[in-house]
Amino acid sequence: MKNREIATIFESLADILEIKGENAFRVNAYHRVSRIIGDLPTDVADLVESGEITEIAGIGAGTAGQLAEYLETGRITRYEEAKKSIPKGLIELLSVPGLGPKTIGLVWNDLNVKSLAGLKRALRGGKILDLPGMGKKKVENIQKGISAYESRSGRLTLGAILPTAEEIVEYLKETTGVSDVSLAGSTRRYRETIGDIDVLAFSRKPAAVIEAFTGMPGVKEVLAAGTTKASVRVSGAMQVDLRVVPPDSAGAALMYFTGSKDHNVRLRGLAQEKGLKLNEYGLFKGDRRVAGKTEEAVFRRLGLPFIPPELREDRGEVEAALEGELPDLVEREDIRGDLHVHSNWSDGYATIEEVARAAKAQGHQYVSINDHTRSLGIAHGLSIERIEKQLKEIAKVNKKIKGITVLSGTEVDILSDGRLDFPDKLLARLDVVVASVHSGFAQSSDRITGRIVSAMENPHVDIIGHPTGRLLGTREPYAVDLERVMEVAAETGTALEINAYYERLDLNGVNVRRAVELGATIAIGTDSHHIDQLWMMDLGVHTARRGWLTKKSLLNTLTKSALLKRLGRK
DNA sequence: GCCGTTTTCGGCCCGACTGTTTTCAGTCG
Repeated sequence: MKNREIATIFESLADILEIKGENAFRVNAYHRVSRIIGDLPTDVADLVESGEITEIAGIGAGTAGQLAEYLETGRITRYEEAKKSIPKGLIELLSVPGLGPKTIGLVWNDLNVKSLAGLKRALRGGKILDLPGMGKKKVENIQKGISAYESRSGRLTLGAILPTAEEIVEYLKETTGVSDVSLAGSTRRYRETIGDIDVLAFSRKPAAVIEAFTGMPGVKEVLAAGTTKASVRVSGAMQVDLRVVPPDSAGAALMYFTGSKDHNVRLRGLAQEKGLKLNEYGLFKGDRRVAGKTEEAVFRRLGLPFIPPELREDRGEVEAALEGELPDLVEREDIRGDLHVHSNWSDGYATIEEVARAAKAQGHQYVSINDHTRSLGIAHGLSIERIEKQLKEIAKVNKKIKGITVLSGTEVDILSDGRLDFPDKLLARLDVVVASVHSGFAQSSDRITGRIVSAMENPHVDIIGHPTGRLLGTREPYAVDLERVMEVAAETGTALEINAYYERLDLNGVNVRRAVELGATIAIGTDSHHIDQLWMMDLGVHTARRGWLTKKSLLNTLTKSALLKRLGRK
């Protein structure tokens, strides 16, 4: 599947055209094309071949032609020509905070700057000060931007920053004159990675809030501070943006600040069609505000039901809302158990009894123990003898602790030749069999897909664990043909996992949605190795919601007896 | 470049902050 590589090409093309000062709307159109193709769960080649590609809003005849050219020849003439017209090193400069296409174009044309190194030389030489519109402060800002760019860690995982984000919210709530504080941006949409933390405060005394915010403990640098918004950098190079609006505008501001940007553009377009104007202060007809206090009111006035934040990615949610076809999303309260937890019998830290008590505290009715199997020596994988002992221990814990059931399970290794690490006879006796790939990551797509498919064809395998194997920011997915896996999952009645561990979130939302479209069922497991990780069920549920998941497609919403019946039926 | 029960041409979301400007351009989200 070439979706990612094609998306990258259109992104570069947009960047090049932007630096060259092309029409901003055309640049935007290319950015949009890049995002759409990067998000596609299906192979773009199939859509081009069938001609369906132009049915997607934002992709027209021009793009379709370029896609066809790429699939046929491996190149896009428009891109090749654009690439030749500009030094390669300039594109990187767009990632320097504070440096935009206009400035880059200026230093390129007037000072012959061709790269980051060239820009640094120009800064040292002082020549840059002679450029029009360039002053001492601007030069300083560019220098700061370069340092920030060179030291930045990129996007961080949602699970890693949520605790910090929630601390900041709690801190600001204590400020006098603040009626409420909310997280916004990609954090509120529960994107798996976060570029910066967006915080929204409601107050009629913004100055006091800005002051409290910029003076917060942990603030390393104040990037900007105005009368209603401010940006700071906290430890770990993480940027936090605060916006303060009056309580009357809370709903409109939440919408504006939650995004996504593309979703907002759609809503504003919709407002425009109705002769209205939408901004962060409200929905306006002329100078009169017709909605703004709550998100529900703004949506209603636009003729829409409430769209949950997880759906606000411009992936068809506005259209679905207009048609009255938004899904009834699964909620945390619908979850009755965790279907993938490790104990200290393999590489976890808690005893089975501790897991049971902690899972009960999470409100679960059942929790499944899925330790590793013998071939995974590094994780103390269980031998057949040890899992026999573990089954006895689980029975003992179930007798001892009331109000929760510990299900017996395993995370059985899918060996590099496709066999499973435990014999069928043993698997048949376990309640919840998760099968996962932990080796042979570099295998060809055919081989690795074949392994997973043969695991799904085993009647005792209930769930495929972390189906793509990706680790956010550190490991790319293996070359699995997900579409095929989803189809076989549907055929065989094998569930696909949302591994809710914060560095995995695998499947992600886009893939969950596609899997369910193809008829597959989903199971959420936290893959906890410590009882302090069981909370990540929240991340799993929000990921499910990002995948438009309803209650009926999720195993974890079944009662214990319904679950066991369902798993036994395969 | 995309799009159209107001349009196949002429639109395309909107505002805050900063710095270099005497009224605005660039950047960002």
